[in-house]
Amino acid sequence: MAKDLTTREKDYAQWYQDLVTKADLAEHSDVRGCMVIKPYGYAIWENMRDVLDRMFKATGHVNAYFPLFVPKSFLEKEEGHAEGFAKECAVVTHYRLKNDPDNPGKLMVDPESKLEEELIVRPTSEAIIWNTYRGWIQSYRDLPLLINQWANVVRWEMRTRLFLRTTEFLWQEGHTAHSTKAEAIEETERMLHVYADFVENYMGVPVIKGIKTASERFAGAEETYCIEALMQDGKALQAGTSHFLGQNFAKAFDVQFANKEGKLEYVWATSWGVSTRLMGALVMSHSDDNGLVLPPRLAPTQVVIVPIYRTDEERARIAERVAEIEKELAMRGIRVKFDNRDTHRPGWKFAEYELRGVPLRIGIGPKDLEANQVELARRDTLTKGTVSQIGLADHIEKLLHEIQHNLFAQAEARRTASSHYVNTWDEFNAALDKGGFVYAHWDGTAETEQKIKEKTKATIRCIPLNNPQEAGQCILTGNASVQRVVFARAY
RNA sequence: CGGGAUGUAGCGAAGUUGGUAUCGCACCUGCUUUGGGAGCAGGGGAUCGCUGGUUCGAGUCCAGUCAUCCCGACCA
Repeated sequence: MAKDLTTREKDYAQWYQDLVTKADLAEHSDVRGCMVIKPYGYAIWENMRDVLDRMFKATGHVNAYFPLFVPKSFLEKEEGHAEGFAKECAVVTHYRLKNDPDNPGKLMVDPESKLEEELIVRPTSEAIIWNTYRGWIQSYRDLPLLINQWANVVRWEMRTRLFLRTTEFLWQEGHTAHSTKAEAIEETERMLHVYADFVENYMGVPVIKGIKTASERFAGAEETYCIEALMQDGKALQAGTSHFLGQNFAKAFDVQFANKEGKLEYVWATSWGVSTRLMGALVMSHSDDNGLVLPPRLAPTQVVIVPIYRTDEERARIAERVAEIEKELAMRGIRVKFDNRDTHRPGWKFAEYELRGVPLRIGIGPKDLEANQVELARRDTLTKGTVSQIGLADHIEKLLHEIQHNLFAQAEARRTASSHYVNTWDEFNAALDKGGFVYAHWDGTAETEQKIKEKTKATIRCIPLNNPQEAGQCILTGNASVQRVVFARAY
């Protein structure tokens, strides 16, 4: 076990906190509920962002940037939207400070600088964007409008946790406008599949694709699609959402277009987003009591090379050989780092890179130079052995693929083992206590959903897409049901 | 916002009936080390969250205040 790292078994929440800070991903700032994302954590986020950005562009989207501030009157235009976010908004009321005459050296808000209309720090950007779109859309020829924004948003949450829920967080939000309902729904679903593709194939985290129940829906949406992942402690995490907004925002902001017949119609909308919360999902899906375990496709460093030497002469000889290995790996696009620092000993470096989740580690010393071999250690399985320097780059390339697949396979196996199909209330409670996804019948009413939540703290994570239809009885009321839905306790 | 707890060096902690602050990690210097978080020796670093009060004297007692964490309700 890594030094000073709480084990998962002892205290999963503490393990997560320890890991995020000790692996140097992020730390609490001195600002309430806000974190500092440190360079190593930010490097992982940058990799995520870059991959997603390519995927968005490959599906026809372009990036733009909208204001941080939303005038209050914009936010209140879409009623459901306003209600949903009103309780967690940071509000700017003044624009100036001045020296406090009663407290030398202190500043105070200048009461004369009160804003005529308050500005809301965006909790999400539908309002400001749809207000802008009114000026951009006149004709069916202006559609579809496929725009994404990388931004920070603020939601004044009561309680925060690094990456999973912070007052300010980074995300992307796509906001698209379409001429037909069918096309907007198609877009909503397309982006859900993009998210699922990313989370499964890059992060190595299996997800359930589904739709939210009415009570879990995004404020202002007609339908919310989501991907749901399962963490190692058996709790679910919503990893991304894609919303079909209908004509709600077009009507609220009066965005109409002339169709081919010259008649005015309201525009159809979607919005979709993933956030730095994905960092939390990444950590909680694969990591162990020795530290972080990163999937090769997102790891800032995929292979680290640690030299082992006694003399300067040995160190120089190793560096010479390592330069060749580095070159061969770099030619294959593998992100490699040679840690030739003389300020830390090899054992220290081994532990450090393990904690940081670097997928592969090469150890190379005098006896390896002699035998034309290296020591190769895998982070995911914690196994190591000696391999020949001949064909090393090929071997490593294959291993990185294997590790990527292995992480997904392990996560999927865990999820399968933690997926329970139950038919009675007792079975339902027993399954929830074991943790995981619980597939159970529900009578389809919000009242029942609410009662189950109050009794068990479990929520309906989603109704899976292409959900098998099957007659059954609601676990709480016994009323007729046509399908199972996915329950879980969630983050 | 309700319930509970905690603020002492960069981090984690100790500090007795009130007497001017201690330990571990980290940091700096030197030597020996280097194939799983090195050893020894020496060294630097704290107006004890903040404000006020009691006292000859406050980390310690009292009052106020701010902040953070945990458990709830809310949530990407």
